[in-house]
Amino acid sequence: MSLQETLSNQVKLAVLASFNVEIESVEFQATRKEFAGDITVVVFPMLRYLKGNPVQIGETIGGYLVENVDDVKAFNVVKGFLNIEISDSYYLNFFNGIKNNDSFGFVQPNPDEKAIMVEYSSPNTNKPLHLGHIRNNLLGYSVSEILKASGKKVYKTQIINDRGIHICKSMLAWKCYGNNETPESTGLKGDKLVGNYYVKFDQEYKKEIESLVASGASEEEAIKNAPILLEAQDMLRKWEAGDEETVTLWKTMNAWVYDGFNETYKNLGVDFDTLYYESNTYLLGKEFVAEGLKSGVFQTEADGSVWCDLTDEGLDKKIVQRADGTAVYMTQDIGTAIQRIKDFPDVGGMVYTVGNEQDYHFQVLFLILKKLGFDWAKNLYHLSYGMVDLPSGKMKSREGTVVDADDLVEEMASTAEEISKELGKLEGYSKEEKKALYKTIGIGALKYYILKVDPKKRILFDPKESIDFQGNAAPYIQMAYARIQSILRKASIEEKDVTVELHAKEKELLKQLQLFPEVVQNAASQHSPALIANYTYDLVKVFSSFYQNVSILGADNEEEKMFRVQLSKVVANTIKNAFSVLGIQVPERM
RNA sequence: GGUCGCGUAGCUCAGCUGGAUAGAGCAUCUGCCUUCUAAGCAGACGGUCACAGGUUCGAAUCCUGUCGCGAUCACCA
Repeated sequence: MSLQETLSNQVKLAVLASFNVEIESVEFQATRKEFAGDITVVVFPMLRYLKGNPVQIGETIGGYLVENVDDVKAFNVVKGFLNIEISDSYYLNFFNGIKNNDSFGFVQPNPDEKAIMVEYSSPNTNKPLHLGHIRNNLLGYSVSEILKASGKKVYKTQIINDRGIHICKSMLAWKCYGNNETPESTGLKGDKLVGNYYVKFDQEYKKEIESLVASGASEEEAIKNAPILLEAQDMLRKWEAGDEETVTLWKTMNAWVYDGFNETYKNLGVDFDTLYYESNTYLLGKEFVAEGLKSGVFQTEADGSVWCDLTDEGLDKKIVQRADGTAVYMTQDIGTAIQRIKDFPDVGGMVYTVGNEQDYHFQVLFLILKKLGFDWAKNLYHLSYGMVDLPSGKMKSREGTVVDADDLVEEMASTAEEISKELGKLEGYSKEEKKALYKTIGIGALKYYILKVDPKKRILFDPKESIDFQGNAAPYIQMAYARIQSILRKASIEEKDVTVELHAKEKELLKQLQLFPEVVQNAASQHSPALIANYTYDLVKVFSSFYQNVSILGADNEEEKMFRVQLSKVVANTIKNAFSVLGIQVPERM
């Protein structure tokens, strides 16, 4: 039984014994640091059940607890707050229980429980990944890892949007202006090469619109009838008809893009267990559209288009299949979801990591899947996150106003290198070791910067203002880890239990450590890496203060020294575990 | 216009399942490297928690309204 449960029961008994009243629950909070005590019982809520002066009630309960609970050492009452002091032995017991547990805070997956599939990234294959994708990737990866750590089995996946008019645009531009360029011939990353032609298409398209308007066409007509656009649309039709030349070009260019993406994913340190391609799944949903028509979930309009009426649920009518019988986005997503459950029957729910601009889409998708009668539909979650905007506004690939993912990762590493060289603490490291370290620090800073913000909030990224390497930032936390490793290299660790009188900073650390398992569970249920990031920062802040104010290796006696070394080791391990679910590495030195 | 989200220190963010005097970092200022790594520590400065009502013993937190910002309301994805 946890301390809080014990206290809760004892407080209830105290109230029963002293006031002859049964209360249902007891409210606790951490004691504010300006008061003596470790945990605080809030007396006010009890006033609903028993009349009296909150201070006197607190005194009575406090007295009872000191009498009846071994770990309660003392108490004081301030207004309606009963502050309880807990004995050192309680904290030492806790510590001895976890100090050899390398996976402290994590829960092993329960084989009887259903797995969760997390979708993230899901890029279009016509342009390179940018900062917006980075947020998506980091969130999706981290939430997957957090869910795993909380005891769930997880499959990571994406849906690759590899077909459609946007793909044809870059294909066409390459065909017309590409001179058979390849990643090999140009030395460009495949996704960059293809992205260039996507931009090229847009430039040519705009030129054509201009000249059409100059020769008297209305702008609306020009936008619709520009020859290059018509040609792209023609290409899409050819692709759908299976035209060999078009399909070959499509395969070639997509393969270039995948090579490029894989390099970026590797750099970001994200991965997937299984992949879905839109080109494979876009026809799938239609089967279920037919089924939904039979069961009355969908209705056909006069022109043959199929709709789902959601007005009873307070939403609009939503199209699920075009008049010409082709699939829309919604059709495809219905099919993909069903396909995934078929492929992985142990999956009982899914998480979709997609920007908040698609809130409505997912609200509708989930509702439709429920109406179609899938019981897993109640376990679908849209991990909706805010956009990453620049001071100039939205990032637009076609207009070149994007922060490229690869460039940013590289810049972060070189910033880390600059700072590191200034500090000059890496004598003895080889070139390769240094390079790896710069990357660990640089990309760590980037990941932390993005993940520490509540997912649903939008991020304004100013390229002129550099990402923090100080304060509430990954390098600060990584440095604490490196410092501890340095101590561990110097000290011999004995695993035996010790009994010491706790220093205030040590007790603070133990209290903070105690919170970790609960933080992991909360982060999982709230799908929020930010909770892990902020917890880790708080832990490190306490550790840094301990480190600077209390000598570890220079402790007064061997027992204390050993305890402090052990404690530091547990802190380091907790940092490592917390950062691992954020996808951030920790360095031995820095 | 309908719907959804956001609004906390100069800036970036915590706190939001109601509880004590609203917390961090950056920036600015003051101390601290002959002691375990100064990407650090100790401290100062900085707030009408957008605004107005309401519920409550108690509201940054819950409810209603107003304002501001953003998203969305396609036979695009």
